[in-house]
Amino acid sequence: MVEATTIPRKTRIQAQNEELILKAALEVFSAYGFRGATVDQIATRCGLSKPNLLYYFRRKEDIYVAVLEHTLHDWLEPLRNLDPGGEPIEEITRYIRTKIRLSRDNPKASRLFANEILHGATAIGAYLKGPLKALVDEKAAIIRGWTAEGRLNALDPHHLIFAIWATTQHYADFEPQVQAVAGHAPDVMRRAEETLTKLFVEGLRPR
Amino acid sequence: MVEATTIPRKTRIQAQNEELILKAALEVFSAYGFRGATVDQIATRCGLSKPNLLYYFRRKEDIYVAVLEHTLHDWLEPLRNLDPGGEPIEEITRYIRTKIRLSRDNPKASRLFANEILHGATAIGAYLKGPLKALVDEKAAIIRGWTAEGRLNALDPHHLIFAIWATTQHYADFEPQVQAVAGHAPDVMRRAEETLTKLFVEGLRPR
DNA sequence: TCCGCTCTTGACCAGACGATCAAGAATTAA
DNA sequence: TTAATTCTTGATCGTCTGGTCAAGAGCGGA
Repeated sequence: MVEATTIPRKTRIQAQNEELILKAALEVFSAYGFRGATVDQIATRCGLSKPNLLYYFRRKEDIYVAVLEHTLHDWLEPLRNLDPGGEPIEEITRYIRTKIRLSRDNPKASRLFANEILHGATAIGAYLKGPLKALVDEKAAIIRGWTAEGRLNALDPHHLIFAIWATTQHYADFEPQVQAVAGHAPDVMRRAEETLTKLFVEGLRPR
Repeated sequence: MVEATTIPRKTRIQAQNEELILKAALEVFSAYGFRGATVDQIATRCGLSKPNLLYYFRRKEDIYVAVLEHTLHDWLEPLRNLDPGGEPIEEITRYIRTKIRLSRDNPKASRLFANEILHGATAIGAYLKGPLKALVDEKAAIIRGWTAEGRLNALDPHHLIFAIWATTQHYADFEPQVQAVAGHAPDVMRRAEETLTKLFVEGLRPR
């Protein structure tokens, strides 16, 4: 008789601690980068001992990859929601607004990715070339269609998407610089949203 | 008679080695970040022994600060050149073109700064709040003036500058992502320049 | 209650890394 | 040539850090 392969059913404690770890890991990795973060820091932050943490994730890199994967999906949700059936300017405006609010509300995730890509994207390179490229190509085709219908000013859709990513995530990734130059007035993010939507709307509206 | 304070006159060897070190340090720090880089790596890359390198810069942090300061000035040159007497759209177009070419030709400097700011800008925080803020405020005032004269669409000048920084440096800082999504076709940077200038020109042209 | 499994931890290890030092080699100025 | 100064390096130190291990504590099902 053949042994049934053991199903790795998750304990309550297991699920709970893994969640704690991923949360702490996001904080630490986003602040110090992969190399700059230490396992001890993460363990301390979630109230576990270092060996205990390494009981759940065997290697530091495993934690890193897990937290990356854990946040990647959410991060692309707004782009996924770009609706081919919607009004072009309105769709893109909504995308920009959603992205900049995501940057404001979850800057740590933004910084985690920024750091990962800045240092070569070794851990998520395959994801970028696979699912991400597929998604972007799909949405770029939609934008290209809108342009062909004369509903948008003709801009290369890939570079348009890059521009939206760059401008919105800038406020999370370069926060110290933004703050140093613009002050930490409470309306900085409101002004940013306003300026960016205006820039892109005017830049995209067909003449 | 009063001793003349010893003037730290620089030897030929000294100047030569310091240049070697700064060049190697830019490579290594931009690729791995401050924490990720090792003194040994830098020493090896410029053909010096580790103790010899530490003869010129006592601490790792001294090298880091030196290479940051060494490149900071050049990096802001394009903004400094924004001419209040010029034609607004033309001036800003030229600024964008210069910046994107700088990103293309010196991506390592871009990544060095990105990494520094991403991790809190502890080494150049004072510079950001001082000279950088002063320069940006000065140029923002110029742009505001152009807007008041009706020569530009009304956009918050600080956020406009942020948008230009973000979009242009994106191509250096997020190169692996750009390459994964857009391919490494030789015309990527040409298309980027074209798309960005068009976006900003249309976004800024008064209606 | 008992037993097997999961969970937790103090102690420890090996390697990496920043930094020091003493001593010798090279260079420079006279 | 000589002497002072600058430059170079092998050896070494102390610390930090990722990861291991063995042993014990806690938990849940029968």
